[in-house]
Amino acid sequence: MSNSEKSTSTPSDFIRTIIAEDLKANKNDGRVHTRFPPEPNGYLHIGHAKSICLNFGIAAENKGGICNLRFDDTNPSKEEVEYVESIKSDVRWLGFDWGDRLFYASDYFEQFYQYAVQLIKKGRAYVCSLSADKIREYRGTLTEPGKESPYRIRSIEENLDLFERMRAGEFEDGSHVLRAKIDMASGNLNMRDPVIYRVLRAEHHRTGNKWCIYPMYDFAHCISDSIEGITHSICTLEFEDHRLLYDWFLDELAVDCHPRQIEFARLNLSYTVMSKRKLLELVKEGHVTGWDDPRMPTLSGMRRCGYTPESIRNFCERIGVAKSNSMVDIALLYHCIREDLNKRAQRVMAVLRPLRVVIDNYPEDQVEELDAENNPEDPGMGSRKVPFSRVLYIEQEDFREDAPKKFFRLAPGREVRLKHAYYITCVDVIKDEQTGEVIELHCTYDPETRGGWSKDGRRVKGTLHWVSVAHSLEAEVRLYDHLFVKANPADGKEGSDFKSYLNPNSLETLTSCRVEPSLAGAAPGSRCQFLRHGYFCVDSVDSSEERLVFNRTVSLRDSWAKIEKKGQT
RNA sequence: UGGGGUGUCGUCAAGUGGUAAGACACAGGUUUUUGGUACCUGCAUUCGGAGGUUCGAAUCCUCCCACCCCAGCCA
Repeated sequence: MSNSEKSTSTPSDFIRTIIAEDLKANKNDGRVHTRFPPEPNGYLHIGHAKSICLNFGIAAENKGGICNLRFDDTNPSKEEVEYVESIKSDVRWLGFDWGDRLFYASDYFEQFYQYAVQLIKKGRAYVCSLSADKIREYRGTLTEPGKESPYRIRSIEENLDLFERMRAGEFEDGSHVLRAKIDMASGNLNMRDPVIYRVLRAEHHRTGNKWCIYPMYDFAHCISDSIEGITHSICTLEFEDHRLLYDWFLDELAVDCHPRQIEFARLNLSYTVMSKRKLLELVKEGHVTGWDDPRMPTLSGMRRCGYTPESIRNFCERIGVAKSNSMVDIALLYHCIREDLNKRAQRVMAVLRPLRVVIDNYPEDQVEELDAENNPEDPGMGSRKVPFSRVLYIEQEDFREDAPKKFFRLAPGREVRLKHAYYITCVDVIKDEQTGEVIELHCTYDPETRGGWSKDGRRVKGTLHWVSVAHSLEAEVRLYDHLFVKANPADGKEGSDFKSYLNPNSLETLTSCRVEPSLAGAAPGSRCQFLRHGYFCVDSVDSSEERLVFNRTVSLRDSWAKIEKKGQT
């Protein structure tokens, strides 16, 4: 393999290293089997994408490797079918395929029950009738050991009987729980007789009211992994001290597959939040329009914003996988989507804040169809025709009455190029008598520069985009910015709410934009580059034939803005 | 004197005893009909700190410091 190939292909990280070593040591009969196990209690976000890319990626990189999609649906009070459907479509959209391996922890409820009975019979689990408060009290603290429950000494027969009656629905919610009998003095709180079953009357989105007892995560997860023959159970850092319990259950139970749990650091992205709780709060309180608001870090939001699955996968690959808590700069995400769209997005001209320009020496009724390349990065994308006429719109910010030397755009007496069209020179400025606002420019064009080339070799520094007033289409354009003004909104001052850092300007809606006519009937979700502005996509919810609505995915890099900013300070 | 983890450039992150990869960001420059793209250059004498072992230490040892996670009948 050459160096260049090495740097672009298969990623390497501590998890892949572990798996390669296991393979080398001939563990698991050479199998590599992972799983992505979301709880269907919310929408997937880019943090999940990291996990999806890791689990499905590892499977794909290894010969015969497979990855399951498993819904961890053991808590019916928080889970809904709406979420399972969105999760399935998001994973598919990201570009991954679980084949026929779609599973639900709820499919194993009967098996979990039988394993629990097995534990009771071994004397390793008991029915505890302490209240939730008492259980907490008996658990001890981080620095003091806990106390044993008085119910810990119940006989196996009594436990078996009680547990069966729990399942039969003889007891109230919260009256009894099944607990593993481990060690109330363990320094690891997870080992202080953890609850493994609770009585809970709630309708489950798949099993309905068949059950009134539900297993807890620690009990259900390791068994689910084992049942599915998972070899490497990859999860996030906060489960590190659950690993002891994970292993304890599988060691105590008669199972023939004991997966290895490996933990990695979850993704944090600057200027946004990643916790489901916080995202739900933003949705519920109306700070965003929904889970698919283009400002949300959810996959549905990013999709609506115009992100490509490729760019997100590439991002996930670039951030790497490690164990240190970190905060990735959102600039890397922006780089990934620009890099992708630069190669594939068609260029079009759109004037966001129009300023009328009359070309005095251009014939009144004349219209020319000028050639415009669709993408300078890819000649294969061909070209299109753009109508040019006497009255045009250019961008307001492309004209300045008193322009500094470094301002390469239009100003009184200055000449610029109109992209794909002609050189024009500004000869007059019309202002509103009341406000003094510039409302129209008069220019002359040089007929010898058709297409934007001058025969005499004279050069202009600036090239502007434009549209023909008579031919352009009206459009609404939504400019999005960071949802938060603080890089880490969760890291506020004592007592401050993350929402106090919400960016009041995260959305700017422009309603009188004018776009070139080739955009008529643009398909919802389709992407393009508005020349000199950025990458945009047709909003999949609000855009229609009658009303074009575009979302800005990401702006172009803007070195002029930097120069200007520098000049101000 | 609870347990489990992590500390390498502004941000991620390689590195596993042989003399600090790469990416993003940032700063300069070249090309340019997008102030875009592409390309070039610069950007850690140093790896949380202090000792020690060694010809040689980010990598091994000792001590210290900082930060993260855990006391749901959530996952």
